Amino acid sequence: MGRAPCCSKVGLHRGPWTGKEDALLTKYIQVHGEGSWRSLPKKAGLLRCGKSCRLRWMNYLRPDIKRGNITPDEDDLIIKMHALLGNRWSLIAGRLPGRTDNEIKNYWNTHLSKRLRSQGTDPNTHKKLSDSHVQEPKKRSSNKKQKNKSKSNLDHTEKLKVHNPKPFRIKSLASFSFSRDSSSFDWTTTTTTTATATPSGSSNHEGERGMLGNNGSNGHEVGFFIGEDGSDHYHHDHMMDGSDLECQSLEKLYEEYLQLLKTEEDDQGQLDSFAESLLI
DNA sequence: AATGAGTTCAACCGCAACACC
DNA sequence: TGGTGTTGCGGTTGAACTCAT
Repeated sequence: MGRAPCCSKVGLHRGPWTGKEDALLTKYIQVHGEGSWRSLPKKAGLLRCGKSCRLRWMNYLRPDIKRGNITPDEDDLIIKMHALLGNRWSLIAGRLPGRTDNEIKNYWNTHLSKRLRSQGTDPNTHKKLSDSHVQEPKKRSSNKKQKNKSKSNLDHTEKLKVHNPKPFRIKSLASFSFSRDSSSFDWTTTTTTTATATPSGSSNHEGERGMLGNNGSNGHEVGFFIGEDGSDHYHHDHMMDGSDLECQSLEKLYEEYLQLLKTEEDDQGQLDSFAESLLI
């Protein structure tokens, strides 16, 4: 006998989510907050299992999800983090504000592992492959122009790493504050077509406060703090320029990483402890 | 224009860890 | 301490899309 399914699948919808389902889920979470995924679908009037709702929210509907191409800085960081942590996508995603584990996993499997292989590096071990194992990346076209409109403005050098997730469907966001344990979800809406990234109080991002604290240098108020009750709160007042925040946090982590690399040969232990610190 | 191979990524599945009783 | 329920993670799948022929 097989394992019982996580929930009764009788009569449940599967496959791609409709706009109506997205709206129902979003609206419910705006009012009641995240969590209680098992009972959520019923309460929200969705014919989906809780797991599916959680996944949809975490990977697509969450307001702090960043859409758009992975930047060179980000993919460099992903490679380095992968070398340290392996396929621990949620940990890696936790260090890339606005990126989801699923997105990074997909990006790794479709782009980065191929690229590393083509460069003669084993994507699993990050060690040099013998020449016989080096694979030329398969290519459909070497000289034809890109037909895809959404990719047409990409630099040609970026051709190998085309990554253009669908636009964020939620159009209403700009300012929200979220208290994880109080289930309050204060969401001020304005219309925008992009979603920039900051970590919410979701569990994936716990332990990042040091790195992603304030970004006061450019006039954007961004920050999050621990309330007296110990809960995480996150708040930003403006639709920030995501690239600024992203660059700053990436730079910081990058510097931290580079410093460790410098001492790597002398003290492997420090690198290990850096990796361990990411696990906290 | 048609077709088929290759690519992408949202969604699913099973399992492990965690929380609670 | 063991049982049960819930959540989170990583691997995999397959529909939709892109592009060469």
